[in-house]
Amino acid sequence: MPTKYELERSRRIEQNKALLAKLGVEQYKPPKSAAAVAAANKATAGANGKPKAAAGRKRKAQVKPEDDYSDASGDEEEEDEDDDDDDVDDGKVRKPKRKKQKPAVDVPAGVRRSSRNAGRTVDYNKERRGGQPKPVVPIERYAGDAEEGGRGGRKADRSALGKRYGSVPGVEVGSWWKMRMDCRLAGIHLPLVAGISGCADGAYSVALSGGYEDDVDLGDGFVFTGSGGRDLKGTKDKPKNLRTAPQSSDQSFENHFNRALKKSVETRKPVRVVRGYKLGSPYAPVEGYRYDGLYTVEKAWMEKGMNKEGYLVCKFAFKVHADNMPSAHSLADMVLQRLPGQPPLPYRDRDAEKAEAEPTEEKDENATDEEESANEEDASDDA
DNA sequence: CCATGCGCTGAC
DNA sequence: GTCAGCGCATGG
Repeated sequence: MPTKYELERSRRIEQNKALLAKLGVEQYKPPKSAAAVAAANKATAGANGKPKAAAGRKRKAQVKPEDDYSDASGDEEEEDEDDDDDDVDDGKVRKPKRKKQKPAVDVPAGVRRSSRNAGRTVDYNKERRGGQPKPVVPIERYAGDAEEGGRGGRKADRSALGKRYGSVPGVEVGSWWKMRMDCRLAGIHLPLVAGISGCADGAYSVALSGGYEDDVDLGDGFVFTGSGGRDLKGTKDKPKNLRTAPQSSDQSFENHFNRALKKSVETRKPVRVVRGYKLGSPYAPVEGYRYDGLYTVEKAWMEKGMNKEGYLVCKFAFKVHADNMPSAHSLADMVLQRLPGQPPLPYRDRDAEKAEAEPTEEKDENATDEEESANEEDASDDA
């Protein structure tokens, strides 16, 4: 029998779903299982000759710079940012003016930051089985990793591109990164911990990483909880320095980030959305952080949060942006055309995943060229 | 300067 | 698997 808490949670979820429905957001759910979609993609690849795989780091920018959402607010020019002069020239990006920007690559001696140590080896085959897009941003070592002789692996820093509204030139919807720092360097979502990025004029991006039980994710729209109201300091006698903590007071729109999101409701400017692996939703990536394109913030309000004391939280309803709506295309488009830069929103059918866990045969995905595809390791399965 | 933040890591 | 606690970037 469900506990009282669970009942309340369900009630809120239904409530939020109803709200999203009123905003025109329908649950996005591909009629086929992820495996079927993957298979269809394979077929498509055969038909088209070759799957359009991102060619590693050198791939050309396929997303039109700016104006991807020109209709959004009528005001075309994105002002600020001397824009084009520091245009992304694919491989090389001019150093940001603020040279202090060095990517946090300095790893204290003795501390190794290899994926091996992280205990989370990336299993690309698994990613594909789950219908996940291949990483268009290669997973690289942090410069400073002793084994590679230091700065050899330094990544381009495009974070300067993040303080703008809309898409980031050269970053396709569906791109994903293993860590927040990489997401930052790509210019998609700058904060390394915070879930909201923005300024007084509106929000640039948000990261969905779970953390709020009553958040709802329907794919083409979702309800997002604001930030603040947490006691990050611990107690007096036991001072902490936490990045996250339970709700301990009301949130409010005084909060800088909540305010930014509220402002976005007025401006209608698109907000970049990143889904993290910790998000408990069918649309959450298996691993890392995935850029899911542009959404608009349709509504902002306050309500009691799912915390014992009933502290107020700020809530926001997001709806996928028309120009970037992955599921706006018919399934046929989705699996037969794989529109460049607008892949379908990945959907995890956990039941199918489980069924597929039985390794009947190596479902050799579309053999997308790519260097790291040489991952002969078989799925050791998750934890 | 101070305060904040839906990460990340090594240690169990 | 869980847990504690830190750098860093950002904004005021």
